[in-house]
Amino acid sequence: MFNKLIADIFNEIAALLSIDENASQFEVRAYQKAALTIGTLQEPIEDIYAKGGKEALQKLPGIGSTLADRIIEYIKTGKIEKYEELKKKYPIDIKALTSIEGMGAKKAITLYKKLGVKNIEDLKKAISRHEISKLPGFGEKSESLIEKGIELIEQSKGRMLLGDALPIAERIVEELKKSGLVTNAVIAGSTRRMRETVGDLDILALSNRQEEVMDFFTRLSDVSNIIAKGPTKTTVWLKIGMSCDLRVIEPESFSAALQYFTGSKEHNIEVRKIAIKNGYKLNEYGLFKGNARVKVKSEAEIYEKLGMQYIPPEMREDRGEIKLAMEHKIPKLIELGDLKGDLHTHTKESDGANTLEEMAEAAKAKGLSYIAVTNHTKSLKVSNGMDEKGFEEFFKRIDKFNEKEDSFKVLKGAEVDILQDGSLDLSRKLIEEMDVVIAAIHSHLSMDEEEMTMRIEKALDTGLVDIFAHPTGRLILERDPYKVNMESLFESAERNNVVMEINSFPNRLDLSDTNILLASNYKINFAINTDAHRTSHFEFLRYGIGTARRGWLTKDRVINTLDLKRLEKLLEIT
DNA sequence: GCCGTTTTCGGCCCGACTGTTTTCAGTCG
Repeated sequence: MFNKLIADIFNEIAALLSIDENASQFEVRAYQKAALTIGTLQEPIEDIYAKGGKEALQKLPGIGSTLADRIIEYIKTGKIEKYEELKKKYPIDIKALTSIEGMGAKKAITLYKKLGVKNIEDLKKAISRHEISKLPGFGEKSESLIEKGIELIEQSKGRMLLGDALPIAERIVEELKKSGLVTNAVIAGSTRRMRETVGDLDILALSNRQEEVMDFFTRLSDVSNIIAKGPTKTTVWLKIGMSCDLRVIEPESFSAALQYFTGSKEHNIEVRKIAIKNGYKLNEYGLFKGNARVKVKSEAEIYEKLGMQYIPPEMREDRGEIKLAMEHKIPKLIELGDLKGDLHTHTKESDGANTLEEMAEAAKAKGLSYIAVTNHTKSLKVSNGMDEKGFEEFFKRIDKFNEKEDSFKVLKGAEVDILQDGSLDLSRKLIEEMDVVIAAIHSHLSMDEEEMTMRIEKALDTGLVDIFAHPTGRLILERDPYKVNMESLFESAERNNVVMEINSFPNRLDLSDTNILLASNYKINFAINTDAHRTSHFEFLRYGIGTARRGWLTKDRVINTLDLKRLEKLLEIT
């Protein structure tokens, strides 16, 4: 898969071109836009080329004849001549240097020309000799800022899980509201769009006491230091290792600001182009016709004035949602309240932390009317997997539990391990007795694609599987997906009527948003499950819902939006 | 270097903050 490699090279070319006198800023932007396209592609770019040639590449947004040639050059030779030439001209580690907060390509090249700084190590040496502060255009403050920037990079891990970031953003918003200094505070940015990882937090506040709000904000206990502080925008570094922006907004600008700061950047660029086409100007302060502000009470009204339907934040990624909005075909996305049950949970009997009764209580408190308890099977020793006898005894306890319940039911199930050879880790007889059979891969993850695809398909072809859990096995920021041909997987699921799981665990979110979009083209249904191992994990459902919405999913494609009766009919539970 | 319900040429999103400057370039989102 060359996508990330090529995207990185294009970004580096853009950075190097931005300091090159022969290049225009628009050429720079062209490389950046192409890098973004390639970096967020769902399919390996070499496959796109193999299937459709240069023409297929040129169909990608921001990629024309020249850039298509450069991509082909990389696929064929592993090199891009233009990049090699630029590197010769400017032999510096531009990627590392510009990753320092406050350091762009121009500063990096000045440091190279004046001090011979090629990488972060050189930069550290220059700082220790206090050479930077003596350069024209730089000063004492620049030097210490760069030093701080290097420190921040070395201690930060880059992006962070939505499941870690969202609660902190919510806490900051709550504290701002409690301060009495703001009339409203909301989360914007990628956190509002429910992206699976978040690079920084964006918060908007409504207030006419700007200075006081900023003072309050910079003194919050989550804050470690201040990066920039102004009356309308302040940036701080949080103790958890990410930055957080606070913008204080005037009431008449609030809707426009929320739209603007929610992003994505790519979505906004397209929306602003449409505004211009319609004789408007859209920025963070409002929608303008000439110099006159057009009164809008909500984000929805902004989209409406531009001839579009309201676009939910989770869809704002410039993946075709703007066209849909123009045609008024935005689907009614699934919501948290649509879920009636959870079909993937664990108890103490395998590797969960709580009892059957405790899990049921917690699910009820979340407004659910059924759960399936799906403990691990015997081969998964590390998770205390259960054997046939263990399940039989446990199922008797579930029967007893259900006798006492009238408006809630626990379904009998298992998360059956798919063994290395594709066979299932429990007897056929027991599996057939179960209400909900989840199959999953937990071991031998490094098979090649063909082998892994066959292994999974063999399991699905038994006809015994209801749901395929966390279908790619990835752990976000930790482990890549195992290699599997997604198209054949979805075809096999369609053939065998197997439901694809959207696992809501914050470090799984598997299927991902892009895989959901891909899977939606097949006649398959989905289940949004928590994989809860303790009562507090039911909280994770909102991340699964967020991911499903990012995959444009509607309620009718998700089986655990069905009430118990309909679900039992669908899964043929007697 | 890309792109077209104004265009195959001439546009390309736009404003805040900072540091080092005396009016602005660089960086960021």
